[in-house]
Amino acid sequence: MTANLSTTSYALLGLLVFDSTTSEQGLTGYELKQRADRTLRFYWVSPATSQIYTELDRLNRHGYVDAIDDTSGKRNTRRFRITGVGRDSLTTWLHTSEHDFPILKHPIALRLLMGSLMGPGEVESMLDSYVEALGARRHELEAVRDMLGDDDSVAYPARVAEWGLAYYDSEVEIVNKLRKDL
Amino acid sequence: MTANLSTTSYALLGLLVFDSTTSEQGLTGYELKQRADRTLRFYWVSPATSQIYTELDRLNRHGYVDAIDDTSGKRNTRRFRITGVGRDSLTTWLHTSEHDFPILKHPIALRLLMGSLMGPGEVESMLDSYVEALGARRHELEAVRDMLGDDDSVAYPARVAEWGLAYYDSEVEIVNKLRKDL
DNA sequence: TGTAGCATGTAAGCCGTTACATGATTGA
DNA sequence: TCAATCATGTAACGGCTTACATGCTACA
Repeated sequence: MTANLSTTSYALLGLLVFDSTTSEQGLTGYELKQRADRTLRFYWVSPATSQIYTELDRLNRHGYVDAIDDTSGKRNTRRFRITGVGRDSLTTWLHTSEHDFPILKHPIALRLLMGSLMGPGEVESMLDSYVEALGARRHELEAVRDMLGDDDSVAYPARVAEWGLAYYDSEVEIVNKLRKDL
Repeated sequence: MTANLSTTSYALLGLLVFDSTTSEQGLTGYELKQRADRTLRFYWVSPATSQIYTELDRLNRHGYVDAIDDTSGKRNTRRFRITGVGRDSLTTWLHTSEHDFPILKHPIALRLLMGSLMGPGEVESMLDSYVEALGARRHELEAVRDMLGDDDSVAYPARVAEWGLAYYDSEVEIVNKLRKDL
């Protein structure tokens, strides 16, 4: 009877597990969206805010998270905490679900495929601006990596961030070489 | 009044442009799906067969492709050819649409993020089987690269395939290093 | 006073998938 | 004759986005 949740649901559940190890009160939907923007975005997706609330409600219906009305602050809000059941479900998912191959949606490579329909100058400027965008992304991810620090408790997230950085570096190298080969 | 088509639509239109330079009769939906499996899959997506026909009908409604009933063979089928209007639309799209940053949906990285919920042995075997899957993928893409040959007319597709190969190689390297660091 | 950020949602709709249905041809 | 491949679709539905609505708080 294990519920059939989407990968995105489990990803959010994962963020809530991490929160539960460092804090007591849980996260608001708004805060969860921010965490997703900082981490999930690089390896998965950062769902729209509206989607976050939808998933949170779904997780709540399954008993995977508790929703606690927080009226202590100036503003009323709901805080979400993962439950024991939720943690079990996440662990089960990690153990049993298929390890799908990554999906890459690469508009730049797609356009390059049709490079003969673009001018050579246009192709080059496309690649240049992609390298620039990679630099910006790398910068953002580097900030995330630095924020994590070197504590053992975040060893895995740190390794994943480094993976992302290495990927961006390799991509820059590949594209620069490609530019020369054209 | 430029129609608002999805990137996938334009990607398929791109396949039809390539076909038009090498052949006269056009492609059937079935053949188009095969081409997508061989090329688009690696950098974008290969839409389901049903989706191919849906897109083909849409492109036809816009006048971007001609649908020709082919009763010459043993089997009746419809062949699709890109029109001048379609070619213009594709070129315009290449010139004007936004160069979105690639989207990576990486279940392995996502799981690694929660590595502390898995056993260390399980993490390692996950990474091992990912490296294996990368090898298989690389093999498939290599066949595509080889099939293309070194003709100038396919210089761009060839470069894109090489990009993909370099990416897979880099990914293997990164993961192997990661495994040691754990 | 007004803009930015906090906080939570609903509604509509697109893109794409899986499941299913149909039927013809090729070759073992 | 039976499975595989060719060939074309429809139906249902899931996941996710954009657009929109609401209202409060902090601060310049």
